[in-house]
Amino acid sequence: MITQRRVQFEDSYDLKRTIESGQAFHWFPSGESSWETAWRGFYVEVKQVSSSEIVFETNSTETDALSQVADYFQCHIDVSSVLHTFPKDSLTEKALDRCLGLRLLRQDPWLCLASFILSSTKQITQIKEIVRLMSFQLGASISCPDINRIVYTFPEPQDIVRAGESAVRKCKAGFRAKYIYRCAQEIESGRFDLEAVRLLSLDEARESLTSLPGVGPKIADCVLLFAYGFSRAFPIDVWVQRVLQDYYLGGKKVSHREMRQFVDGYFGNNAGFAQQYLFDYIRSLSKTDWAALVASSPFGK
DNA sequence: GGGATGCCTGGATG
DNA sequence: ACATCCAGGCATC
Repeated sequence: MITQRRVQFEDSYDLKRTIESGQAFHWFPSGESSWETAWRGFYVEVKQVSSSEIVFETNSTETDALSQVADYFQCHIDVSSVLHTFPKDSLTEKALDRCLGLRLLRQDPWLCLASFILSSTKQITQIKEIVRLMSFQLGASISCPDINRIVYTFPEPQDIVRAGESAVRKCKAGFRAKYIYRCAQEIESGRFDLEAVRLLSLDEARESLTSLPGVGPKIADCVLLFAYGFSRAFPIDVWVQRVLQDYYLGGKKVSHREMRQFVDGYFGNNAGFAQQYLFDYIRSLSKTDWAALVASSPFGK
């Protein structure tokens, strides 16, 4: 049996931008503007109905399944009140304008952690491919005969421990396989508790996550932001680093520490949300537009 | 403690 | 065709 829920928003909700722009890698196109996945052991499909309306459906018989999905999509968030806290520089404002409807998801820690370990020096399409292969080969199948669909859950830590590092490597994970496998061991054995991270402060949580093999500051902040909901977490990848250095900090080479300091002082309580807009926007720019943007920076040297 | 280098691999660039 | 570079990092020295 399939149940569904339709949600309408005050502001726009751009599913494509939200699902496909690099925060989640386990959604698969199932139609013109719809995606499907296996999530928490059940089938979920989500569709864009209008710019401010989405519908999701599931085969789960749990009474709160749809509420869980709504939480995953962070349907309760009042975006305009978040945007209000952003700094008012012209770059941030342009990013907001161009990436209208982009939202943050609230993902499950393990899949999020594994995805970002896999993301290391990989492009989004490649990350998705590894996640797809791992799900197909090492995960469980969820069939949904009512609508003739089948999807695969991302393997749990115990599945990966059982399958071994080489099985992960066969999914094109490369050197990341070792990290995935070791993290799976830590979690499966109980030596590392992903749920306990929820109780920590941002700094404690960051320190805790970076103790895992293959997890440095960038990956930790992705997980802190996209899974645990630390709104001040601010992943600094090569793109965001370019923005900080070339646009906000006068074009000179700056240390990671200096960038952190600037971010903490400048972007405020929803820094992570702002980061997502900046990331999405600058990634879409051509070299020419990027150069023009940097040249137009009002920030001094 | 900042700065290079290797790590897997596929796709882009020359 | 073929070499080389680079991609949404981390660990190591």
